[in-house]
Amino acid sequence: MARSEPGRAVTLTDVARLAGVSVATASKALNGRDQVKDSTRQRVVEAAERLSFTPNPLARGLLAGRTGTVGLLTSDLEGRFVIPILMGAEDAFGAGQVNVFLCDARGDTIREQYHLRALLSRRVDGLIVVGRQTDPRPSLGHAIPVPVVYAYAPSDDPSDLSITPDNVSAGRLAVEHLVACGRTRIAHITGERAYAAARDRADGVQAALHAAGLELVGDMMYSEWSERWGRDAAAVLLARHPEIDAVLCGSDQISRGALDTARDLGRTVPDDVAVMGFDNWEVLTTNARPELTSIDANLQQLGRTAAQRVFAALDGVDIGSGTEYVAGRLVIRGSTVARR
Amino acid sequence: MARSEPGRAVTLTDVARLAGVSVATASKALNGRDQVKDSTRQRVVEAAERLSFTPNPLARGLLAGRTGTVGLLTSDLEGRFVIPILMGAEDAFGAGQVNVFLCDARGDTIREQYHLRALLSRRVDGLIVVGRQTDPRPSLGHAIPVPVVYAYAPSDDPSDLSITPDNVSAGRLAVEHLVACGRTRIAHITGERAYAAARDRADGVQAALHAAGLELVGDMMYSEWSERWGRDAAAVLLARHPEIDAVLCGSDQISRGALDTARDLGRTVPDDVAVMGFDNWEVLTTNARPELTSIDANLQQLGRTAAQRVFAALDGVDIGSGTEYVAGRLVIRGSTVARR
DNA sequence: CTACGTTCAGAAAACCTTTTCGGTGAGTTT
DNA sequence: AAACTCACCGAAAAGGTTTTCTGAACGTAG
Repeated sequence: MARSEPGRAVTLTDVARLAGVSVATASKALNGRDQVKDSTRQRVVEAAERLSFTPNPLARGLLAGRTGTVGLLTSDLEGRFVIPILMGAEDAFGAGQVNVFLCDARGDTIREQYHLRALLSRRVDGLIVVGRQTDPRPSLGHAIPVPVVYAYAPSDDPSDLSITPDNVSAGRLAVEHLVACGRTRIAHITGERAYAAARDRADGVQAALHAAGLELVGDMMYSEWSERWGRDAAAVLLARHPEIDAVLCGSDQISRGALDTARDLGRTVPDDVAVMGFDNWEVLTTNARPELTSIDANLQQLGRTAAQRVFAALDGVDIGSGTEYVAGRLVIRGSTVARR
Repeated sequence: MARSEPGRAVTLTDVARLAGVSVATASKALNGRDQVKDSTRQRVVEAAERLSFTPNPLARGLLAGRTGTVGLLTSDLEGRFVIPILMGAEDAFGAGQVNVFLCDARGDTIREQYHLRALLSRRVDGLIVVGRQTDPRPSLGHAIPVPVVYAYAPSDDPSDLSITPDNVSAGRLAVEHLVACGRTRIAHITGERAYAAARDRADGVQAALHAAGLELVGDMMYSEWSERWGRDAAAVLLARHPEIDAVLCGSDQISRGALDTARDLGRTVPDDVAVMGFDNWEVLTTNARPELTSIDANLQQLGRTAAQRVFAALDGVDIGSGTEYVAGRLVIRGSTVARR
């Protein structure tokens, strides 16, 4: 780092000259090829270190056809989903052979096409497409010369590979937890019916209730993903069905609203009524009183898996197609289990 | 897009052949160089379009020494700051000549060094370093052969260029708003004293109070950036100083806590007491009851500026050094001004 | 008709690395 | 001593683009 003159980057030629060999030999020595005597290799390695040589990935990529880069194309305005997915991908790509181009399409198809072209012209080796809903999104098609994996939002084309949270099992998981806590009169408040996430979780809830021999208390309440709706719906529910002992909410935001209403009505959480949500959005869950139990979607895991699939496809493995589901994880906090 | 055989990308040679010229002429024609007859240029352009040719940026970069990429090195785990900054940077880099490598160091110096090396070996043209606090962070040093701009968290080396929110003026802005709303008995609850953001905002608050001929009610309350602290501090404050007519909070999280306490104590917001915060984190502000007035840090603007500075440096302009401040923006909602 | 200038096209070098293939020298076998 | 194998190294091509320089064709002026 000390001697980095901005003038010119140090090239393999410099290393070769210092080591007194040809560039061919230097290349082979540094890349662990055989056909190089050990003593020679040593000389080259030392020279490379003394000059702190790093190979130019452009030249390398030009030849190999591989650039060691992956495009992450997101429409997730807030970065709530894409950041954990990016972190998972970074983990999977591991020891830094791969870097990620992040492009934000901001939910705009034109911009998405535009970024797509830019990424392809940069010869990314693969593509991860992140949506902000779990509803299927339009496929980018099959004219793309690199492997594509859809993360969070699956593709509407079953011949693409998609990886998405398993919201049905998440719904089941939530109910099973409530039942395990001894709750039997469970209501469900969730977000927009237009969202697959809301419907899938509700399906899982119904299935688990049925399996436990229980019935949902009140109607399945769809409306919007907001605290306001959580407050209003909880007020209606608790007035109409005072026997309720658990309110399962479709998101942490809704949970926060339900918690507020419970407090306003003088119902204690969790003793009197339990509350839990989905997403495990920490700024909401850990700041609530009491702290909110939630189902974490394991997005980092999802990102890791997506990256692994891209990797596998690059190595020529057939990664198949269809939608792969990532299970959620129960995070228990004080809103369902009283603190000791 | 129709005819993209994965087999081999279309190269300038193909275009030249189709147009019946040499690669040199084709290159000149497509890049708007003179020394090409108009009719020839036309033929080449048509050929390029028919083959949907896109130049290989690796080859181009290999020669030019420019890659058209910028590294965004962040330690912002949640992406709360980096996403708007990324969006601003994308705006500034504009018509897609530039793409962004996003690397998440996760607050780990080792990982940061590691990513830094990777980015440099990829020959990024510039670097934007994003921190998660406004406190000065260690400089990356001057051995870096590309322009570096520090965003959000400034560098501790004044010879670097940093762009950071102007928290002092944000604090002033907040108090001026409260005073304009007729509030005169203002208290301030904020986060950890170790954070420059907390201290700077507090300084601005004091300055504006002084300018308005007012005194802070109660002590300057530093502790932590959480709703819990907001609740507890507000309870203490309102008990000790019931005359308070405005609680200015150091973050939206703290505001949420203060709102809750006000509600618990039966104080109405905003009629009886106004509450406002900083950051304008929408999931917190727009879901509160009433919705929270806040100071937005204009992070997207900050990202745009950072990108423009990198750009300018690339064009050989001296971008100077020191810290540049981006003003915040008042977002008025129902917690300070009663809804009509 | 010669000298010169202008306009445009192409050949070739350059960027940096990897890989193939040919070659050198030493050692081994017959 | 000749033929052969083996280990090792280097020359050169390849990858796609840009730029410089040379050169050809043509027109114009003397």
